[in-house]
Amino acid sequence: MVDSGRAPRRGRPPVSDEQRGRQRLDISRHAVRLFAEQGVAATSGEQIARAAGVSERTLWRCFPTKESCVEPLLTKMLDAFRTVLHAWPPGVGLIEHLRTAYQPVLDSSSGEDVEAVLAVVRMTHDEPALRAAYLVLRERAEETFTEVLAERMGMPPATFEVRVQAATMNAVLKVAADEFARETVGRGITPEVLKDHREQLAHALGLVTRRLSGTDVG
Amino acid sequence: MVDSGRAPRRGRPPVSDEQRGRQRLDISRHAVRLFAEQGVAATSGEQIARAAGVSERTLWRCFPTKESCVEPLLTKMLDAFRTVLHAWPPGVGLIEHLRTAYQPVLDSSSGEDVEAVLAVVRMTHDEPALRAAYLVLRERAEETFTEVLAERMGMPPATFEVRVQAATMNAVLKVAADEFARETVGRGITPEVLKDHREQLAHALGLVTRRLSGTDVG
DNA sequence: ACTTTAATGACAGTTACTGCCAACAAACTG
DNA sequence: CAGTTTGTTGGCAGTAACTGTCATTAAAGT
Repeated sequence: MVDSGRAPRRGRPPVSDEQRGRQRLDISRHAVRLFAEQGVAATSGEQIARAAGVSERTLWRCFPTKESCVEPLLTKMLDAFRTVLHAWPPGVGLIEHLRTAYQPVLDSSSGEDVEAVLAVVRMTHDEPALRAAYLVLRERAEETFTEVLAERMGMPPATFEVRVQAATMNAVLKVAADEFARETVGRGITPEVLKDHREQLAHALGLVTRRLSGTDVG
Repeated sequence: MVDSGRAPRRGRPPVSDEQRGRQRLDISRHAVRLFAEQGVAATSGEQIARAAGVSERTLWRCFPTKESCVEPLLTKMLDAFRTVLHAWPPGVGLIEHLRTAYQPVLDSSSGEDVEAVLAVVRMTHDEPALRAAYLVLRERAEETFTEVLAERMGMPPATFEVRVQAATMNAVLKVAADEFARETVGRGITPEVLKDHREQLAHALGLVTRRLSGTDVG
C-alpha cells in the first residue's frame, strides 16, 4: 500500500539494523566487563565509551542510561528461551518440549557471553540501578511470550488470561535464571548444573501452568 | 543478649519510624501529584522539595532517586494485599479467602490516595524510569509473599518452590493491578469494577496456583 | 546554662545525560 | 571528477540529579 522503495533514495543510507545491533552488542560487552571489574557506580560513561572506541556522545545515543548498556547481552540470553518457545510444536506439552529442546547455553552464543550474562544477573542483587534495568528488560521480553501464548490459546494477545500466563511464565523464568546464576558461581557451567537447570525450569513451569499441557491446548 | 536500652541515652533521640514514614508519605503525595500534573521528566527534585516544604537536601536523604518518591504511596496499596495474605487462616483455600477478605480500596486508605496510586500505575506505561521504580518496588513486596508462603508450605523461605509460587503470585497481582488501573481510568472506582477486580484476581490465582488450595496445604 | 546526639539546610562539586552544530561518510547525479 | 543530499559521529556547552561537607538548629539529659 505504501510506496516503499519507490522514492529513488538519495544520500547516505541509514545503517542496517544488524550493524546497529553489532555496535550495541560490542559496547554492551565492554560495559559489562567494566561493571564486573569495578562495579557499576565506579564505571563512568566516558570509560565505557573509551573502552568501546566510540565517543561518549554516541554511547548516549545508543543507550539512554549506562545501566541499560547490559541490555543487548541479556537479550541474547532471553532470546534462547524465545527461540525454543517459538519452536514449540502444536500438540505437544510445553514442559516436555522444554525438556527436549531447551539448551540455554548452546543456542545463545559463545561461552564468554554466557559467563558475562550470569555475572550481570549476580550483580543485580547488589546494584539497585542494575536490578531496575534488569527487571524492565525481562518485562519487555514478556511481550513475546504473550504473542506466542495468545496464538497457542487461540485468544487475542491482550486478553487477561493470556497476560496472566505470560507473566507467570516470565516470573518462573526469572527465579530459575536467578537460581542458575547462583549455582554456577564458583564452578563454571557444567553439563550437570545445566541439566539441573532445565529440569528445575520444567518442573516449576509444570507447577504453575495448568492450561498449557499438550492435552489442554488445541 | 545485647544490653539494649541500658545506656542512659544522651542527646536528642532519633525520630521514630512512624514519623519518618509520615514524612516520606507526605513527600510522596506531593511528588505523585506533580508527576501526574506535569509528567515525571518535567518535575524537578527542587520542585518536589518545595511543594513538600523541605529542603532539597532532605528530599535526597529520604529518597535515592526522584522516581522512588512514589514508593510510600504504592507500598500502601501493596500492604492491602499483604494484610489479607497475613490474615489467611489455615485450612481455607487462598482463593476463597481472597474472595471474602480482599477489599483493596477500603483497607488501604483514603480515596484520594487510591486514585493517586492508580494514576501512578497508569503513568508507568509511558515513563520508563517510573516503570523501573515500580517493578523494583513490586519485587521487594515479593519477599513478604515468600515468607507467608514458606510458612504455609512448611518449607524454608529460600526454597525454590516457595520462590516460584511467590513470584507467580506477584506476577498475577501485577497484571490484575494493571487491568484494574486501566478499567478505572474514566469513571471512578465503582463497587462494580471493584468486585470485578477481586473476582478477576481470584480467578487468575486459581489458574496458576495448584498447591495453594485448602486441601493441598496442611 | 551546658553537653550530647540527631536532624536539617545551605553550598559546592560531580556526573549522567541532552541540544546543538560542525565535520565527516556514503550514497547518487551531472 | 566535483556537487548534492542524507545520515552518522564527535565535540562542547548546558542542565539537573544527586553527593559530601559543614554550620546551624532541635530535642533530649545533667
